[in-house]
Amino acid sequence: MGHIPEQPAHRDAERARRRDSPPGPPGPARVSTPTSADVARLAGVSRATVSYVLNNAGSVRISEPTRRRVRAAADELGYVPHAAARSLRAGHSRMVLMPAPAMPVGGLYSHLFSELQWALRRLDYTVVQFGSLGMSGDDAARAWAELRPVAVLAPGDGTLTPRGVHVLARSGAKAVVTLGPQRVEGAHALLMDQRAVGRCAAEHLLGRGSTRIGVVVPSEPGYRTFSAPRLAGVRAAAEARPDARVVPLDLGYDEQSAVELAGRWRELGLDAVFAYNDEYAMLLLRALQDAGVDVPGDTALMGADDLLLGRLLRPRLSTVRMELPSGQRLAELVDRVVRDPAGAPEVHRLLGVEAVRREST
Amino acid sequence: MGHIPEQPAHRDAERARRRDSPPGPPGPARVSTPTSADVARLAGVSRATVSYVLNNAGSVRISEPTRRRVRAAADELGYVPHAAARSLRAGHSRMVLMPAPAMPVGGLYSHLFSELQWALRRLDYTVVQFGSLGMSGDDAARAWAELRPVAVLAPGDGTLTPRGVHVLARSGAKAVVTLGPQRVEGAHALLMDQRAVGRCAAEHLLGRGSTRIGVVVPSEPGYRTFSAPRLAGVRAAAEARPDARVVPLDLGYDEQSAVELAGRWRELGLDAVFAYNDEYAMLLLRALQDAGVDVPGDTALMGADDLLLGRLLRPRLSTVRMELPSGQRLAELVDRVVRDPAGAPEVHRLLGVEAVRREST
DNA sequence: TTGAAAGCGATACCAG
DNA sequence: CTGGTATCGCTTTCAA
Repeated sequence: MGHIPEQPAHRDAERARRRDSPPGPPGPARVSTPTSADVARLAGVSRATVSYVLNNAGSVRISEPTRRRVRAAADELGYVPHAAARSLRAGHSRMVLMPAPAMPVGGLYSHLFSELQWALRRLDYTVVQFGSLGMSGDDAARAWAELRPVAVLAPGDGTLTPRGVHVLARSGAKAVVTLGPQRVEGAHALLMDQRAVGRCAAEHLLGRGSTRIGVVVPSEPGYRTFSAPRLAGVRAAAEARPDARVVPLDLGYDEQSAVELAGRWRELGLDAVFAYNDEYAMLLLRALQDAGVDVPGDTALMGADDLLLGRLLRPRLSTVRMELPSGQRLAELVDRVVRDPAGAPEVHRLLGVEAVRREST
Repeated sequence: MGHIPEQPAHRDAERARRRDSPPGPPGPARVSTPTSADVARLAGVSRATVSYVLNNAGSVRISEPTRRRVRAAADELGYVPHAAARSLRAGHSRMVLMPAPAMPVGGLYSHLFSELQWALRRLDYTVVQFGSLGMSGDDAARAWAELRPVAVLAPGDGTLTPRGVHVLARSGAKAVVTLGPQRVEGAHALLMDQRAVGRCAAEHLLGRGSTRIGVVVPSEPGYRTFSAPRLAGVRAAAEARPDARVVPLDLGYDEQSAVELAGRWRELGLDAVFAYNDEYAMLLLRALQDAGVDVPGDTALMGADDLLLGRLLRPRLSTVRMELPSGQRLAELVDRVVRDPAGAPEVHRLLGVEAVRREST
């Protein structure tokens, strides 16, 4: 009989308090959350047996009648295993943590997001998005680490620091992967190099004879991690051409801001503009037209993202189409790294870009 | 001395296997994840003391030197508490689970989403989004229940069933709340009644003299939970007017589909159309104009969502603007229900609607 | 002020 | 084929 609890009184009190705590919101009064012990009791077997049956343990053979009794009991009680207890005991979980990006990003990215979730689930991971709004870098990493995920797929937007990566690794994360424009020392990276977008746009515009190129930089602070490299990409492409000039243009996502920018268009003397993306392009297009600037006659205009809506404008909007690899592939990469964490950090370039010429350039 | 472990050999082996498992991906070779026991050892105190110090336990007074030693040790080891172990011991967590909606929804909704996250974090909850793509109803609910969240904020799109609610409640969720167009028996509801949107649009159009009203119903299956009630709302408003007629119009989100619809516009004989939302409205507008239909002369056109882009069209798009309450308020509601789970399910109507007339009606 | 120890729920070993 | 039991990491009561 091993040992005897010395003063179990307070224990029991605590448990009792929990077990007949206030009934849940709906349905009949609830007294407690059933555990595997409750199932065992009801089925007249031991907890071990319950565990075997419910997990379809292959190495142990349980008689069919027993299995049925256990299952029936679990069903009757509405038993649901306790994930925390399980992973505590197991020493690891199959949780993939995907901290949500600080800024809501475009449809392409979120499409990849859901594909990825799907694919990871098929590989038997539990995908959990963690809203880390309003935490800064290392705090966020610590918060993620508390959940002991087996893998972390963080936005590559500068939130995660090398120290954060270290904390996560030490907390048992087998794979730390960033997904976005920046990479982080020590972590694997799925790099979506936004400079390529700028470069692609610039090359298209330069190729069509423009030399004074405006580049819209959204005023909204959240877009900095995207807009800065896009601008840099334009600059890089322009450097190859001594006659080219690049002019950054602040633009807020509102009509007023666009009207102001269009108002001083003549003095800017631009013959082309890369508008960050299709939405800003649409905003700017209307303002330019209202100001009497002909597109593409006076100024060529280019967006990015290849939104359906951009295709509907007059003139139809030229754009940079981006292509991301399938979530399937990324999920496989994560899985591979989880299974063999020893490898050196991998860096994959993901973003395919392609200029789509329509009527605005 | 209570009891003596009888055959600890295999135990130790198992632990050892884990503790010097393959080194983590980055940084120096890792041997193990530090636990509070490691911190205690390094600081030369007991685990209890570590816990007291790290949780700033008010009821116990620990000497300042000890506190410092403990903190230093935790820091040096990169100790991060194990959330699962903690909540297992505590018997409850402060996790609010927000299953991500099956379909990516509009900016308004996702804005509310992040506000809500923010507000909940301020109330000291841990917000976790759970991708439940590709699970159906009760499976999803069981998966959520495994995490033992204190509250579940599920999309009110029909995924959650009354049985699901029951499972969650039994698993200890103090608050089960749906957020969306439908409510569920037994759960609290933050109801965004989409019929109001349709009604608002219809009243606006009827008020301006239209009687034959087309209603765009997106072909994309994910929008059904929104489009059906919007259509119903239009019908409800039209019933008050014996001369009014309502015609549902299938429309896929692609140009081809819009061109086809516009092609048979004359024979439809509509003098107004509610286009589901601004995006479908923009799609349809272009096609109508290309087909020689004058908007609003021949047909009035109305969207919903009040997107900036809709304002940029010619004619500027009339729309239904929706207003949602602040995330702050919803978070407080969740918090209130968590603290006092006994109350009957509450149903709150959230959606404020308002017709915004511009140039297309 | 600190330490010893019980126990949250689930699992997997070994013995019976 | 089934049961007893130690263990995961952490918190908290009681005793020293």
